[in-house]
Amino acid sequence: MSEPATPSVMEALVSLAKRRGFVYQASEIYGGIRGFWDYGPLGVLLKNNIRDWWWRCMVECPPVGPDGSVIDMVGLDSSIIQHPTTWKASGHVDTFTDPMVDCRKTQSRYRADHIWTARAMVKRKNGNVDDLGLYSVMSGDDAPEIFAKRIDKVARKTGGGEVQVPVIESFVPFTKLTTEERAKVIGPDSDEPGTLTEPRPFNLMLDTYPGPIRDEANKAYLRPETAQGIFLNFKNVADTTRVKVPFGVAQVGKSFRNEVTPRNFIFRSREFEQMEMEFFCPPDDALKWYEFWRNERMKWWLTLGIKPENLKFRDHDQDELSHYSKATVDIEYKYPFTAPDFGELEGIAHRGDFDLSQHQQHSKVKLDYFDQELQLRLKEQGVAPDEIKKRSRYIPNVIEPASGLTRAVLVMLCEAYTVESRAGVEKFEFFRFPAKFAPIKCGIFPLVNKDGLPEIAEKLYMDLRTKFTCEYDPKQSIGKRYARMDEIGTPFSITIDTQTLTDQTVTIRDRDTQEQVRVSLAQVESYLRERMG
RNA sequence: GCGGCGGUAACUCAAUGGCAGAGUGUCAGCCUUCCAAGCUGAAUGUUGCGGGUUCGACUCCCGUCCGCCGCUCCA
Repeated sequence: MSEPATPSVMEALVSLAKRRGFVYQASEIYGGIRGFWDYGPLGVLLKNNIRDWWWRCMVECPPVGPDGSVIDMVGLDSSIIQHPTTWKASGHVDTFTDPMVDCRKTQSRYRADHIWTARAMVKRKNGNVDDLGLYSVMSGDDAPEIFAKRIDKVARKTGGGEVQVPVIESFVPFTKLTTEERAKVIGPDSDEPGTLTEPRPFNLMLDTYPGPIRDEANKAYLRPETAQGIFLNFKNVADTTRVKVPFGVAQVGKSFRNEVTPRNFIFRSREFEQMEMEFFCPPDDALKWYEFWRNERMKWWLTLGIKPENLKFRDHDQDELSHYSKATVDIEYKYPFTAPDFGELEGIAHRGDFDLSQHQQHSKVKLDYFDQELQLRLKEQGVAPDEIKKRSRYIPNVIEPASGLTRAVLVMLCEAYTVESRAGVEKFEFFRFPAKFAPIKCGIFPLVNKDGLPEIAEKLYMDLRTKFTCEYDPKQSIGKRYARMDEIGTPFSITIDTQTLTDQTVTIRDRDTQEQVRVSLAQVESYLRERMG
C-alpha cells in the first residue's frame, strides 16, 4: 500500500534526506545561507550516479542520429570564470541586470524601465487645465490608450473633463526621473503617490574580482550557465579533435545565479549543477536536430525510471523565448510542490547562430565553419561555384539540451520517496531508487553476530566492495538492518545464515518486494550485475 | 526585495514567565536463526543568533538570520 508524493510530503522528504545524509543546508552551524545546499555522503553518490549516466549517454555512447550514423560528441570542462566580455557578448550582462521596483501598496514588482510615467492633465469644462499628478503605466504601444482610460476614471471622480492624452514619445521611464519625482509617482496598480520603491539593480550574475585590485575594470562573473564555456571553445574543439559539423560538446559543472527567491529545497538554488550539451549543426538542418534532441532527451529521462505521467513537454510561446532562442521546449516534471502543475527540469533550445555570432563579433575572431562535405555535395549537384563558396562556409546553428543535475537529484528523490505501512510500522518511509542510481547497491549481513557467520560475510564484502558500493553491518537485529537499507534506497541485501555454512548459498533480499532468493556465493556478483541495469 | 506564518536534541514534536522533556534515530553491552523484536545502559541542547523587559525568558518585545506560503525570477 503505497501513496504518491503530494505537497504535504515535501517536508517529510527533506527531513529524511537530511537524517540519512543526502542533502544538508549549507553552513548550517552558522544559521544557514540562503540558496546553497551541501550534498552529504549519500547525496553525492546519487548525484554522481546520475551525472555519470548522463555522461555515458551523451559523450561516451551518444545516440544514433536520424540518418543512422553515430553522432560526433566530445566532452569539455571549462572554467567557471571566463573573460567578462563573454557575458557582454552572450547578453547576460544586459538582460540579467534589471533595475527592479516594488510597490509598497500592491506588493507588485516591476522592471523599473518598464514603468512609463506622464503627467495627468485634464481640461475641465470651465477651460482650466488641472494637473492630477504623475501617473504611470506599463511600457508598450498601448501605453497612451491605457493611460487615457485610467486618467479618464480619475477625472470623472474629480469633476470630469477631457484627458489630454500624451503621445507615446512623451512618456518618461521611471529610471529617468529624479529621486524627488519618483517619490510622487502613482504606481501602475496603485491609487496613491509615493508607493513605489527606488529602483534596485538586480543582477542575476554573481561577481568577483580576480587579482589584487578590486575595481570595476577587474570585475568578473561566476558563470550563470555552462554553455558559454563551450561556445568559447568551439574553435579549439573544431581545430583539434577532428570532429566535423554536425557535432556536440557536452559539459557538466557548477553554475551560479543570484536568484531573487531561492525556494523549494534544491529546486532553485544560487549554486547549482548543470548538464549541458551544445550541438553544432548546419543552419539548414537545425530544425531537424531540434526535433531529434527534443525526443532523445525525453527518452533519457525515462531511463531514470521516472513515471511517464510525471513528465511532459512544454513548448515556449514566442513571447517567452529567451533573447537568444528561436525555439525552446521544456521538459517538465510534476514536483510535489508544483503538483498538479509541472515545473521545469530541462530546456531544449534552438539558439540559432546567436552565440557564435556574438562571440565572433566581440572577440573579432572568426568562428565560422568550412563544410568540406557540403562543398563536395553541392559540386556534385552542379551548383554554381559562387553559390557553393557562399553556402559551404557558415556559422553553425546550435541546439542546446540544458538540464539541471541538481534538479535531477531532486526528481530522483521525489520519484523514489515512498511511504508504506508495514508490520510494526504504520508509516515506513524510504527511497525506491532504481538499482542503477542507488547510492549503495548492496548491504551484506551475517544473520547473527556469531557462529562464524561474520567471517563469511566479511569475506564476501571484501570481494563485492571492489565491484559495487556495498556496506557490511553485523550489528543489531536483522530487521533493523534491512529497514535501514530500505530507507536509503539500497536495492539488495545479502544475508549469510547457517545454511551458508553447509551449502555455500546466501539469501538476497529485494528492497521493493521484501522477498528473498537463495543464490550460491559464487553467483552473487553475476546475480547483482544482471539486476543493476 | 515585499507580505503572511514559523524556528526547542540528528528527525518528529512537548514544556501557565519558575528544574528543558518524550518518541524515533545513533552508540555500547547482553540476547537473538530473517524484517525498525526484547532487556540494560550511554551520548547529544548557549531553545537559530543578538539585544531588551523581568527577581527570573523556550515563553513577552525589538532586530537579524534561516525555513515555508504568496508575489517576482528561473536550469
